[in-house]
Amino acid sequence: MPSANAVLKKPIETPVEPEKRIRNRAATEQAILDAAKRLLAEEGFQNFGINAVARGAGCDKQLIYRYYGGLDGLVEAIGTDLGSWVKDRIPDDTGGMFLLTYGDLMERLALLFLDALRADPLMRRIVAWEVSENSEQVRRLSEARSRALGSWIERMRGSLVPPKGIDAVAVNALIFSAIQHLVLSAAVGDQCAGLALKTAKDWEKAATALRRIVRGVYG
Amino acid sequence: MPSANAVLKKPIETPVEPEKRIRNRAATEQAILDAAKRLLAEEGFQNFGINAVARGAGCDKQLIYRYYGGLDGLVEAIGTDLGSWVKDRIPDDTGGMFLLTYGDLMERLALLFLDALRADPLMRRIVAWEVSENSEQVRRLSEARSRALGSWIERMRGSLVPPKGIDAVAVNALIFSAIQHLVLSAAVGDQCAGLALKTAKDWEKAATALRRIVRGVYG
DNA sequence: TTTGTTATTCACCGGTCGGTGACTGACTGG
DNA sequence: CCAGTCAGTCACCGACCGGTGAATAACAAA
Repeated sequence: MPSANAVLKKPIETPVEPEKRIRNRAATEQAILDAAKRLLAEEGFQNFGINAVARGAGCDKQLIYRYYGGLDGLVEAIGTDLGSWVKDRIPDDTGGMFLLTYGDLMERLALLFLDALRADPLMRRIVAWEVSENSEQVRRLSEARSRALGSWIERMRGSLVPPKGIDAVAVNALIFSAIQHLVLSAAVGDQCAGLALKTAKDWEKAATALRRIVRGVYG
Repeated sequence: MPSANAVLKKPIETPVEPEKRIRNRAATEQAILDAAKRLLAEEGFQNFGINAVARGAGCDKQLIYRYYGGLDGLVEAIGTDLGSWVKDRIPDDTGGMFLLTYGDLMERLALLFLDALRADPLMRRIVAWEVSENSEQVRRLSEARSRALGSWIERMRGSLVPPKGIDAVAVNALIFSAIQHLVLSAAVGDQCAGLALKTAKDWEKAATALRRIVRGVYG
């Protein structure tokens, strides 16, 4: 029976607006962009393609070619949107604290980043995509993300400087790597390297460990 | 022109043995397994499928169904093989050092793991796969990997115990997460969060930062 | 109304996918 | 010599993919 073929990933593919689609280019463009982001966030990049996006947006795929020049252009548009991610999701101020030392700063940045990534499925998918493929598409996205993140850190950093004798770039790369992989791992399987990551209590443990690591390096 | 369709990922798909395939089940099974691992390591899980493996093994896909019960069974076989990964790739002894403290141990483990992962493309792909999908296939693989890794750590640990008051499970999860994401990131784009990871010198920096982090927590 | 513009849809193409059933051809035991 | 077993091949199926060219439907200006 060839029906076994169909694992049939058919959650019925609800279009965003099943009602009448009236002639409105701007709205359609937005619907496409939204559908793309939604699909990417919910399904991941595995089944991300022209057909899927068109289906999700409830319009013909031809419009994606016309309005965005294909999937690449669409991804680029997502990347552009992404520029506003940081300022939407992560607070810009110090939360009323006084960040006196570089260690204070990094602790706060790390915890903010952890929470922000936990709360944003799209961002997680993009991070996962980044370490899984090397296409032009994902490279663009990756760049946009890293730029946004970098500028956020720069803004928060103010005039604080890392302690002498510490390669802050390398250390911070490791710290942010840790956060990203931890969150990705948790999003897929509710655990990471034997550490359960389900309940709020679990996450508190992770946050404590993260603090400890940051403080261990920066004091 | 529909030829634009074909981005034509055609490195000519060299079969392992282009010469005569003589009747030899064991050899064919091995060829399939090897092709699968090779494909996974070199191409990633994106284009990993029955057809690709059969092509790579130079045999008909029907044999994969016959011998392994389909892709799932094949992946499971890879997972079984994986059990021997650790003892093949990572030394079991202390390298002549005396590991006096838990910090000594973790520093050595971290650096060993970093190098091992850097040297093993298949393992990297699997790690990337783990954080990108949640299918049954990858779950099996993930389990096999984590079990192998856990037992290795247990074996190396000996009688050393982490310092009191430190949640070693959480801290170690973060440390290993950091390593994994760093290596994955480097494998894709030769850098991670602004840290270049190309030359041996770059990696030495990363290793130093890693040491610093471990020592910062465990002393 | 007519004419043109623009948004949107439709039909179709070549390919690849996972999967299946029937086939070929070599070796083996009786 | 023949029947059975078993490795391996082949042709085909339906589904979906990315992509394109032409048709259609709604609107605006004349």
